[in-house]
Order: sequence, then C-alpha cells, then structure tokens
Amino acid sequence: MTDTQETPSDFIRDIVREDFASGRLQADQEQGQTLVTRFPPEPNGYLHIGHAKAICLNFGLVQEFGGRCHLRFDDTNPSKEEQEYADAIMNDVRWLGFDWGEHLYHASDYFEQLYLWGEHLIESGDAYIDEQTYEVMRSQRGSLTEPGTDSPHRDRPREESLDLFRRMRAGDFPDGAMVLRARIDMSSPNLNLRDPVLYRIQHKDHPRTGSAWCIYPMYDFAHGQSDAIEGISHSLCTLEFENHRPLYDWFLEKLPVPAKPRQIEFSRLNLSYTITSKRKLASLLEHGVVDGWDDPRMPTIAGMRRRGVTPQSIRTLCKTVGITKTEGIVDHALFDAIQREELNESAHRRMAVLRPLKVVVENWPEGKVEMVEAQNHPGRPELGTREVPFSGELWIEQDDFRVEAPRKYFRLKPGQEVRFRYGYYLTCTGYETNEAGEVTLVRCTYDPESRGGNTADERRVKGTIHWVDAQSSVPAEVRLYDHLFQQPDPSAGDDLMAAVNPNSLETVTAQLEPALAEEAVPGAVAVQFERNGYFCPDTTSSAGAAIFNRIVALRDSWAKFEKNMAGGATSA
RNA sequence: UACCCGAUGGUGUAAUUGGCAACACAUCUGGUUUUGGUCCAGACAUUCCAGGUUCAAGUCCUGGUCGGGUAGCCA
Repeated sequence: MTDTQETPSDFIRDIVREDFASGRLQADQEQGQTLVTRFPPEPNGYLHIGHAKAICLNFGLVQEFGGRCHLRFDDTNPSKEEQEYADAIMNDVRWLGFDWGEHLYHASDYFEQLYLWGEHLIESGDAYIDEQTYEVMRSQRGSLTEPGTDSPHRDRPREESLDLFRRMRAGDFPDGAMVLRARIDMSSPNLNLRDPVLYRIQHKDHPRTGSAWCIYPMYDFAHGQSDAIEGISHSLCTLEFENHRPLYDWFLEKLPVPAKPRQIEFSRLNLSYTITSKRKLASLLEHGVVDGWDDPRMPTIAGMRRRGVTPQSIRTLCKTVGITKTEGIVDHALFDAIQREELNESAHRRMAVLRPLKVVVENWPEGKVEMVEAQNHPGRPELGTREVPFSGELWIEQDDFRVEAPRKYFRLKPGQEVRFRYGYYLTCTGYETNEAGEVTLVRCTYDPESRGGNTADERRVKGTIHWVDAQSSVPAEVRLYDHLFQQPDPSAGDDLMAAVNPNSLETVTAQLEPALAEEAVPGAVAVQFERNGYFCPDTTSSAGAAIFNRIVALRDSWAKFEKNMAGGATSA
C-alpha cells in the first residue's frame, strides 16, 4: 500500500527514530531488535474508525521504518469473543490496505506459557490465590483516595497457592470461587497495583482452545507478556492504559521474558457527530436506529465500506489528524473534505436527478431524440466523453425551479434562460401546479442554436443545471445520508437516543442517465452525480434495480447562502 | 479531594528543541468557471493564568487554573 504524501512525524515516530539512533533498534534482525509493532483487537465486535487510527499507526510505522506488524487477537475472555468477529476484523484490516503476512497471533497461543508464569510468580512470592468473594475483594480495594487493605490470604504459603492454582486449572472449583492475584501493594496510589487479579475461573469453551482451559488470564497479565513473547518493540495503545503501564512493566521485570517491549500511549480518535463506543454502537442496533453493523451511517469499517468510503480516505484522515496525547474532537467536516478531495480527482461525472420535476420543451420537434456529448471529468479530458440522450421531455431537480426566486437565483424561473449542461439553453415560459399549489410541470422553449451549451453570439447564461431525458432515464433508489447524530458530541448528554438525528437517512426515487444503469452493480467505483455529490452502488444494488448510496455531498455554497439569508432575516 | 496525563486560532496538528507562531479543515471576502463543484487570491491567534531566568520563552524554572483518565473476576 502506498499513499501519496509522506506521514508527518509525531512523538512516537520521534521515539522510534531515537531508538534507531541509540542502537536500541537495529535495521537488521540478525543484529538485534527490529521495529515490531502489533494491532491487538479483542474479537468481540466490529472495527470502527477509531481502530483505523491504531491500525494506520502500527502498520504505517513499519512501512516507514522497516520491521513487522503483528495482528494479534486479544482473546482472553471466551464469554465475550467469537470467531465471527475475528474473521470480520481480518477482512477489515486487509480492506484498509494492510498486511500482517504470516504474523497472525492469538493471546490464546500463549495460555500455557502464561500459566507457567503464573506459577513462577507464586513461587517467587509475587502472587497468591485469593478465595474471597468478588464483593469482599472490591471492598478491600479501598477508593481513589483511600488505601486498600490486605487480603487475609495474602501471606498464604506458596505451596498452598501453587496447589490451589493447579487445582483451579484442573477444574476443581466453580466460577468465581477464587482468583490468582499479584502480590504488589494494596496501598498503592495506582489502583492497578493493588494486588490485581491475574487469573479467573471461567468454565467456558474458548473459540480456539476449546475446552482445554477453565481458567483464563486477565488482560494485564496477558498483554505485556504476549508482546514480550512476540518480540514487540513498541506496544502502542490508547491513553486509558496509561495507568496500566506500571503493571505492564512490573510483569516484565518479575518474569523471565525474552524481550522488554515498551508501552507508549496516544489519544483516541474522536469524530464530531460520531460515537465509537462498542456498547453505544450496539445500542443503536438494539434500538433499531440502524439496520446492522454495516449500515452505511455507522462509523464501522464495514459501514463505511458499504457507504462507499475509500480506504485511502480513511488513511488520509488518520494521517491528517496525527498522533498526540491530547484528547480532542476532530471536526467531521475534515473527513468530508478529505473524501471530496480524493473523489473529485477520481470519480467520473454522471447526471442524476434526485427529486425529479418534469420539463416539457414546447418547441422541440415531436419524437426527436438527440445524443449530446458529455465529459466524464471536466478537469481530466483524458477520461473521455459519453453520449447522453436529450429530448423534449426532461427531468430536472425540483430545487432548480422556483416560481418566485430570491435575488441571485440563477436557475430556472418564469422568463429566465438557463443552460442545460451539455444540452441546450432553455427559457421558462410557464408552469403547472396541483391543488396543493405544488409545481407539477415546467414549460420551456429551447434555442436550437445553443446545442452543446453555448451560442455563436456568446451571450451570457449564468445558470447551468443538470437534467436527464425522461424517456430513457432509469429510476433508482438513492439513499441520502446525514450525520447519525444531531449534536457534535453525542455522548455529552445522558440520553444517547435523544441525540440521534431522525433525518440521518432520506430515501428518494431518482432518475438516472442511462449509462448509470449498467454501473449500478456492487463493487463499482464511486461516481459524481453532478451538482449533487459522490455516490456508490449499495451492496444490494443490481443493474435491474439500482440502489445508490451518497458517500458525501458536494460543497453547496448556494444552500449555505440561502441558509444564511434565512438566518440573518430572523435574527435581524 | 489520591495518583497519572493533558493544555497553541472555531477544529485538528506544526514550530530546526531558546530565535519572525506554520499547515490543513471550518468560517467570511473577492476572482475564474458549461457543476452555485473544482481552481485561484485574501481575511481570521495576547500560545490556560501569574511570576521568574534570558538580548530573546509556545519552548526552561516556580506557583496556580481548567480538562480528561483510574476503584471489572472487561479489554
């Protein structure tokens, strides 16, 4: 995978550079430690835009500096994890453009070693079996401001702990009967060091190890040691693990591990109008706000892929927001801008009318159909042209006609002449309405001398609108997406559902130019519907039943102008 | 009222490690344009506060303020 611009440096890249300079890292594995990173998801849910940041960091680093990046599933809790998630995660990472080669690992690969290290800690007096209840242990933990108190089993003989630990493994005890705890310091100001639990009993089959185990290691006891086993040099994680680092280092010091990885924390990616909490995302499904994990409005990788977002756009976003330790919220408009920039360059132009209004050309020769030539990309002539039918009955956007138009409205209105892009100049001569007063039809005359969209006299026509020929156009379902939430920070309030945008999806029956019908198949590249936005066929679309998703709308300075006018009028 | 972390425009980052506060997005102005798109030009900051060191401080020192994280047998 190659991206056009170089990734700017950041504090982690600075550290890596320093490590090469100091000799801690060697470019050649034969001579010592190379750069080794890892992306360590728990297979208990779908990947989202926040994960993309970690993926780009870990895989991007080794692309730039050499080395390797492992994909490691942190599968230490069988009651939450499933193979289905692991498969989806691998698919998403690949789609994002990254490759772990042969370096696919699982924390469960190390269960035996981890268990042995558990015994090791017992033997060295650094761990013990505690058979108190969960509630008692919690009450002994103290609080944020008060120290905890020692467990009565804290000084139990090593042989006794060892025996109990072995019997735990053998399945002699029910869930929750006892745990293995590190013996550190119950009065530590860092709560993670107050004799944390290392192993718990769970009589539950594991997706990979089956029924081999009924005790499973906790994250803290598994993660750092897994890093060490794999020879990870830099273990990059998000800020909430900062307080875990002393524990991470404690295990590496107490245990005969083969390497000493270094944990470095960076801030999560937060996008405005978006959430990335697995629990909250799941609640959207439960409440029926979205159809599934791959609903195109979801910030999941699967959702964005279905929406038509490109992996390149996601990578560019991650590159642009950078890596720091400051927590903030990235303006979603930045992501929109990044997508438009990429799509503007690549997407072929097509004409599609989203909210059709019929136009009849009164002086058009009866039954005549003309083919006019349209460019596929005005900025890139090398992308060629196509033929589009034009006749006396056309569709235009409802919004491109006004009976009473505001100042500076350049589109169709009674008496006004506008350019039908690549077609002819049309002048509005009248219109029809229904009982409700809605315009149902617009009457125009055309200038036969204006074929292609200009005239010999070079008279100025300010407005240009898109259109499709009514006889040959193809109806299609088009899904117009907006933010899932109406507040920039949906998590700010206490009621997530109250923040949901009721208009996050608008479905319209559009009319497409004929060429789009064949392009309406899943997997097709994004196209620009001129003056509307960038669109991509949905996974359920077919040539016979076209369904398009709007990836991102075009910038619309006229809509903004009108909105400001309205806002200014009320506030003035 | 414990420990850890953070603080630079509206937003996200940068600043050769003590030397003219830069880039992108957003917003606003104007120009070009057969997409009200693209493109082009311009505008927009007392670097959280108060002291101190220095010819020189976003950067170093002291003290504060504000924000976030942490009390799972989750990761």
